[in-house]
Amino acid sequence: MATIGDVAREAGVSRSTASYALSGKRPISEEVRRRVLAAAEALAYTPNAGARALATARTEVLGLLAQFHEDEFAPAMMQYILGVTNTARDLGYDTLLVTEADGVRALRRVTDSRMVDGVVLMNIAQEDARLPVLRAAPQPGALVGLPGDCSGLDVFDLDFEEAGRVMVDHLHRLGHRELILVSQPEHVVERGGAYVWRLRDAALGRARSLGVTLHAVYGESRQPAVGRLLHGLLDAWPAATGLLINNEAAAAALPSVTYERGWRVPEDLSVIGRYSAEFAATFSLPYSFVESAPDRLGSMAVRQLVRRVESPAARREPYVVRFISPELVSRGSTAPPRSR
Amino acid sequence: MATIGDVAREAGVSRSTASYALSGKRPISEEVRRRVLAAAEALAYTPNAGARALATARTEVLGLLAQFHEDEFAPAMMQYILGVTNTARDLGYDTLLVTEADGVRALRRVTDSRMVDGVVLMNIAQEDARLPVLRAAPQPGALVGLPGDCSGLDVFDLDFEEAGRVMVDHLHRLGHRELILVSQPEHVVERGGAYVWRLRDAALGRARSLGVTLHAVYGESRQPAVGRLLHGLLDAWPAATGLLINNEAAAAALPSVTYERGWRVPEDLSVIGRYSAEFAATFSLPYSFVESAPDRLGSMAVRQLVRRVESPAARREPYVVRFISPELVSRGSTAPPRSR
DNA sequence: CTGAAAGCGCTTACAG
DNA sequence: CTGAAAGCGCTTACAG
Repeated sequence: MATIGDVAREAGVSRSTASYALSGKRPISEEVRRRVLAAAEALAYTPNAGARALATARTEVLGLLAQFHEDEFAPAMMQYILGVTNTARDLGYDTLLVTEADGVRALRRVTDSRMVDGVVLMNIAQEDARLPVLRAAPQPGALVGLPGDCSGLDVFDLDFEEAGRVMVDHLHRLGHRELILVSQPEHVVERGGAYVWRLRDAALGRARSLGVTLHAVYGESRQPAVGRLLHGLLDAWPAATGLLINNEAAAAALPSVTYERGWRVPEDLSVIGRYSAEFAATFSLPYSFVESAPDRLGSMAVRQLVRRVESPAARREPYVVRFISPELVSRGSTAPPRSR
Repeated sequence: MATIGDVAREAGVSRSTASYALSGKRPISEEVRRRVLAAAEALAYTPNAGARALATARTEVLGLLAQFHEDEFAPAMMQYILGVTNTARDLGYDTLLVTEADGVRALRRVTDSRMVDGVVLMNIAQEDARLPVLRAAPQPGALVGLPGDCSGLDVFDLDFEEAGRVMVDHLHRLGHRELILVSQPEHVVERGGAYVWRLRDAALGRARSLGVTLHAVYGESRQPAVGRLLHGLLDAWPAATGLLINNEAAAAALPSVTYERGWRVPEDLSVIGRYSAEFAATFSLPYSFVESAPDRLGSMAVRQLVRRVESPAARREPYVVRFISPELVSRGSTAPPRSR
């Protein structure tokens, strides 16, 4: 491959002039610039990324650390990843996708070796062992998901607490007085997925203050267990008229369940989910839902990260914790309750 | 961060000795090696990836080019990606995930700049504009998916033709004489997804030679269109007793459809799908299926790629086109036909 | 067994 | 406006 030296020779200038002509970082005579560009074009010159990284201390690569747990519902993940990779590319960055089980080791590796200019962490746990490593790293970091301690990092997440309240409020306003909330499986909470209880506790609190009975249970992440669970819940609380679902697998399973029971939505049961529009479309979920906006969250995290990477001033700004407000997208799956 | 110079000074040796002690590429006295390792440990030394890449012409990063088309069923994609990233890591490589819409540009960028030591291409089209670029690149490449022209590249794919025959054979043996095959949407074929007609044509050929009537149709990739389509097909050919599905979205939609019709599988309809076990588990699909083994394909592609990257001898070996034999995983969704 | 030096391919102060 | 030179942090022949 051609080097900057080849381009310089071809254009009859020095390597520094060739470099400046290409970068535009200092004034170059029109004639010389033309010759350099022509030479670069002719030789199909592309700078060597390693050499440039060494000289500039910038790789133009962002790290994306995602964990895939055996027992998790994977389809929802892809949207977050695409939000990150696409936005990164728009801003001129490539993305190193790291799916290693040992997140601490992985993070140390990519930051210590200076492979990346910044890091986005996904699947944030309440006590996330990667966070101290990220805080100590020379590169800035952004989180998609809310940990217990946000200090020293930019954090982006859906406002799950508000989401819980919005769901309860909406059904309360329609006249419902007994609801069921199906959350993610308990092991997600044990692993530190705080968003589960953030929504749950907020929903419970709001229900209590409104005088609504809310049965909050943990779900399953896989079929057919989650289908059986839903049947069991609807059997157990026959007076419940509304179902809130903070669990993708449960949402995907619900259509069969209501069908099997011969129930119609919303006539026999009002339903509100929490997932992305993309997910809803893929599975054709006919429920009103709180948009979880995975692509937007990934995109926001990258934008802030790149700001800090590129501007020393931005680097020194206070860290932010930004919540996306839950948007309730109506699909007509809620109505006033009917006594059964 | 500490450099090799810091380590050398701390250990009281030259930089070259420090480097050799760390790499083990030449004999080092026990005493010196100990001092160097201790110094590296004390300073938390990690080599700078850019500097190493510049010196060795190796980045220890693989490129993974994947395309996400608006109208595609995304959930199946994640498994291929994980097959690649996990195997790459096992072999000591990180993965640059490139999802850019302009695959040609993206490929040129990562290869010309020497960001990667090799490239895995996914979503291969019959006439794939990226292939000439990849063949001309200095790095080796591997494909997951079969293009029209395999020259100069290692290719890995499911044997879709054999899959088509296996499906037809199986139901023929059980006594079925009229079948429906639902493929991916037509636009997937138009975009160059040869696997669609590879399975289809092979199934049609086998059916013809067995005297089986096979209605082969293109499907939809989204709900609810795909559900409506399935109903339409079952209405149109009431004498068909078996359904073959080469379309993830259709497979995911089928349970509701049979339920809505009050049909039982396999009593009223025999079904065979083509997807991954992971996909089957996520959606709890109760059908026998031909395993598409995305993680295995991704893994095979990476292994071959890394062989070529690491060994000049392997680099010169003839290129391979490797097909995974379709494995029919029984889930009890087929039985002799019953006249309806 | 160890060290001094060259070189990988860039960028960017320093001079003019 | 342009060039010669230093330097980024490694690895690896070349000498001894």
